[in-house]
Amino acid sequence: MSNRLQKIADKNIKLSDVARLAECSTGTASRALSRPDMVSKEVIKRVQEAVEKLGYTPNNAAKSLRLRHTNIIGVVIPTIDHSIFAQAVSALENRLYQLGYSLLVTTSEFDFKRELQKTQLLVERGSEAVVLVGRMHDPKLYEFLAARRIPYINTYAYRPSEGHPFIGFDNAKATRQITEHLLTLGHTDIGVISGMTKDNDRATDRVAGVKEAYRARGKELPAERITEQPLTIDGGRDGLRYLLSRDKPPTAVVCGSDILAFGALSECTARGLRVPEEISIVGFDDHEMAAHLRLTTMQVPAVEMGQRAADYLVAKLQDRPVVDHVELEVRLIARGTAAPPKRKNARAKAEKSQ
Amino acid sequence: MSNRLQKIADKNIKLSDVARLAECSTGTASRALSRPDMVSKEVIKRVQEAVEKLGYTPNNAAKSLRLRHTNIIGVVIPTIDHSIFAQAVSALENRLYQLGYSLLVTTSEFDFKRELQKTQLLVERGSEAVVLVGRMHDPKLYEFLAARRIPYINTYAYRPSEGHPFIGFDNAKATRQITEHLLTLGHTDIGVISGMTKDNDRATDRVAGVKEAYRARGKELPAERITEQPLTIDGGRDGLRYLLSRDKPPTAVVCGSDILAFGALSECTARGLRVPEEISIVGFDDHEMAAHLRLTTMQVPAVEMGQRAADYLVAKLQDRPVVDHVELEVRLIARGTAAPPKRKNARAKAEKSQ
DNA sequence: TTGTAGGCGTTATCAT
DNA sequence: ATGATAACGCCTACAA
Repeated sequence: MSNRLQKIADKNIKLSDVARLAECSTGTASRALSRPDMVSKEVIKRVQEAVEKLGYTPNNAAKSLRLRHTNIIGVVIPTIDHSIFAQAVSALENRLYQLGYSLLVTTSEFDFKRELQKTQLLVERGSEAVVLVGRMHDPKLYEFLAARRIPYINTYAYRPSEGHPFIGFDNAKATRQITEHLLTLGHTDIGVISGMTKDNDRATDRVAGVKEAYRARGKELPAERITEQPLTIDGGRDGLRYLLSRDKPPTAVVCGSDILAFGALSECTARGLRVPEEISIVGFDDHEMAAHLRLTTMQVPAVEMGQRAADYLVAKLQDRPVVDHVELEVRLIARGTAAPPKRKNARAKAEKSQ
Repeated sequence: MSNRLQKIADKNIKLSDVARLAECSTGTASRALSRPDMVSKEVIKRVQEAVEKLGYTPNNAAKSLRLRHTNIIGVVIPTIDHSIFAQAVSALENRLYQLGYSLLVTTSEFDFKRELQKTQLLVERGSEAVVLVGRMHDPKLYEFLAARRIPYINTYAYRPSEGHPFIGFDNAKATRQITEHLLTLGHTDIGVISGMTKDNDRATDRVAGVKEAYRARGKELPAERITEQPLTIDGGRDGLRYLLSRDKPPTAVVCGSDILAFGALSECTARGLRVPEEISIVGFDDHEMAAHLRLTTMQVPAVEMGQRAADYLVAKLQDRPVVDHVELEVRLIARGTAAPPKRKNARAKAEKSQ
């Protein structure tokens, strides 16, 4: 490497360095890279060689400033830990990459205030558009995005009447469907292990769905048949313990997520309660493990949501027409953990192990 | 809102707009926001009000261009789908947020070429530093980072002799330890269900660790006792099926990840093979489910790795002193799926179900 | 086809 | 304490 080259290489290489080495103007070097059709083959070659030699990487800040866009999109999820979010984010990132965008990821920890802050930060850091989870957010969040005309999309929920763009599914409808499945099997005493509903419309809606199914049959779901737990296996276990400790333990349990259902299943095993003979358990998500534990559950279209969210926002950024309300299908996957009730056994066992 | 205000608000608000409304110069407005100590209380107040009124968000591209840093750090992981990576990324993001940085996330799909491309893209999009998974990468990747003096850190591996910065653990040492545990229990015929080793040094090293443990006892692990499978539950099932179909089926199986172990366990259940009485199964990761399936496994310090990676890179970016080689502890968590062998039964069953 | 020059929005330097 | 001004690196009219 020549001395002169060395000297250049020691600093941060910019386009003018490339141009100097390629013996052309900066403007030409720029065109050689972004619009080769406007430049002679010879010069293009020289520029490419110079880029190679110097290890030039364009300065995105300068480019963004000039072009007024960053090719960055942000996503705010409650937590990355849940495999269901991870799947969606993964699909989102993959599609964005294909479309020429990069993904800034941040978490809200199921906290509206934090979600607002993190979204603002994402925008400050260059996000041109944002993917949100759920339908409820701090009103200031919507204001913030509207004031800056920043495209956004709500996922994991579907409530077009609220006037926001949605790509997702109706959580209440989904649990209503799964509850109806249990009611049809003959269950009358159903319990609910929900995730914490604070700042979490998905959890809230899922509980509401169970209540709706009850009401549709002219009944009411007793409040003491609902328990809120952290979204962990232990949360599921604790939830089931709680439900079984009530006066009238349920013969079937709707869980707000598969993780909770795994915990509930685990507690059944520990107690020697046979599933589904003595108690039915259903989940939500269709987690990878669900199939192997024969868990009856709702399949959530995580991958499709991620992909479509990417498509939507990029189309929006490019002023292409867009469908603001996309309801995706959730599917009840009936496996082996839900069956008609055998009340007596279930209750007897529950009382015994009390 | 006044007409004039409206007019300003219709465009993208910049600092000069704020300054105009606050009746001061752009420079003063800038200082009012970033170094309030240099500005009079009055002006600060006027500027803050103007910011509020106009909904001003700083243009990060301009700021980055001027300040020559972006406050963005990138991470390239093989896939987000694995909960173990998700945990680390989560911890990484949280710590980076505390330190004032945002996180660009991308995936390599266990492919060196793609890892190189994605890393380059991350840098183009403004990453000042990058977190990598594993110790082996395309040589060009190291060249690329070195040429631009971009700080990076290898995680999920530890091999200081290779001259790169590491925050992680020695995968070979870890499986060597877990294999010794099995050997000490009395097993002599051990099988391995590994993840695909192509472009994956963690998987490669984990297999190597089992071999080392064998050699330390003057034995050799037969090649046909090793099977590579995709990192899924089905991969684990297939792996176990394969191992049990060999001439001399193993009495214990080392799995390259908990997911594979779950699959192996599932296959045992399906065959009526009792664990650990008839066959021992051990995993790697300490996945949330592992405790509930009583899986003996290696605990990986995912959260600590994520946090320390953040600390390391930020310190490096700020020219603070830094420790380049941090070996984190992995811990053997002995639960219920590993016990002394009862050869005859295991082999008989295996042959029968053939 | 190529070169020149202005400006994207911000901050830091240098005056005042 | 404040204002004017230059510069960060790039792209794109405009001119040649």
